[in-house]
Amino acid sequence: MYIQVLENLQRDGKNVISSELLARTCDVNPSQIRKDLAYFGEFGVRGVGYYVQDLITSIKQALGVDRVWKCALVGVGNLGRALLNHREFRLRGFHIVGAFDCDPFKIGEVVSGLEVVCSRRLKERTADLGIELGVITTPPERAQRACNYLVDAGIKGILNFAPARIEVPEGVTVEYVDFFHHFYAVAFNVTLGSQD
Amino acid sequence: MYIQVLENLQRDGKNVISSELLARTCDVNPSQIRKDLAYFGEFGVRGVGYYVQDLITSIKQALGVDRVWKCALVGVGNLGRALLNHREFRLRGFHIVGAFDCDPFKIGEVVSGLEVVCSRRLKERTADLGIELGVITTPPERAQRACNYLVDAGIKGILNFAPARIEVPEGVTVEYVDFFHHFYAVAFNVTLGSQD
DNA sequence: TGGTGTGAACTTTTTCACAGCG
DNA sequence: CGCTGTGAAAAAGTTCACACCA
Repeated sequence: MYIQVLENLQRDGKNVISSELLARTCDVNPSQIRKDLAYFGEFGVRGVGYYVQDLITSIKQALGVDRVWKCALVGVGNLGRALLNHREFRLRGFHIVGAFDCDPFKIGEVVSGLEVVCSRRLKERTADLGIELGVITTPPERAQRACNYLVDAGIKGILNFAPARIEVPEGVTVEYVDFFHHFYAVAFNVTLGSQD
Repeated sequence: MYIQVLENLQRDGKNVISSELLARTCDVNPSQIRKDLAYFGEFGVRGVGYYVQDLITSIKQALGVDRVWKCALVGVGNLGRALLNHREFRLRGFHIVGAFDCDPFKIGEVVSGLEVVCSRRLKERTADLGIELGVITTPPERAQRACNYLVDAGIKGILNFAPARIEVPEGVTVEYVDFFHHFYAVAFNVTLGSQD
């Protein structure tokens, strides 16, 4: 969230920002911001605030997103295609360098400049392509299998867009992405709000 | 998350589930599950567990997602089009019934069976279409304007896919959707993991 | 002077442990 | 008997208040 807000501030020509102002736009308490940022280092200047450009750099460095991460996408369905065509990925440093699917009708097809390869061949292609992260966009019932291919290939970070939980060995991190959670949350809040 | 897991259990033919087992798949503590569910009512049966179908129904009712929610989408760019074509929305009870944009070249175009209408006309179309939720898919610099149109139309729930914070009056809820947050999180965890 | 960094106080969330009930 | 629902205890997260420093 901070990266997002700071990049927008930068676009607006702001060079310095205080925790007070940052707090206002992020809708949190100023102390929260100071604690969060101080966790990774002393990024601010007393009596002045935070230099926007420096802070962006510092946060990205702290998170490890100050470089390119190469990703493999497994599951070339509707969602998979949408992600493959989403140019924002490159901008944010996440390069999708391989597309995999187990459907023989899709293998060989070229999507967004990438040839779809059989999922079983993920392991042999991982080192070549320099893949570090996996993106699962299969239907829910095939998510675990996709996950297994990724784990087997030695990949340590997985983004699961499939609406199913997956099991991974220790040392592998999974992030679940499902924007319907947000739809449920809004629906719930609106329902609550209209009651009183 | 519970709805997601329970629907998958149902597909697999499971009729009853204990907090213990549910906890295992959700990767949380069993007490957590019991507390969460008990918050909305007594859904379980002592000595037995939770009936899967009943629990799905109960949770959906508690969240207010046991009905159709009609949505307006503002910003027919790449992401907007992808969402308009995403059939999963109907399945989950979120019907996009109006598409709006301020670009004169897009107005009148038909996307996924919906005619793109000028954003300024949002208010006059809201009642007709029965719109209750707004989905913002504009570029970040136009998110606030889109938001203002929605608020002005009396909409109380907004999903903001634009990478920018927006201001709303009290009584209006906003959920921010940005899956790059998840990419950052995975990158961070993988970076951490490779250090020790 | 003004805004950060931070220990201490406070609040919220999570887990434990077991009573209660089908 | 077995698993839920729930107070009490423990842990985690947030806010306050002010020392400290450009």
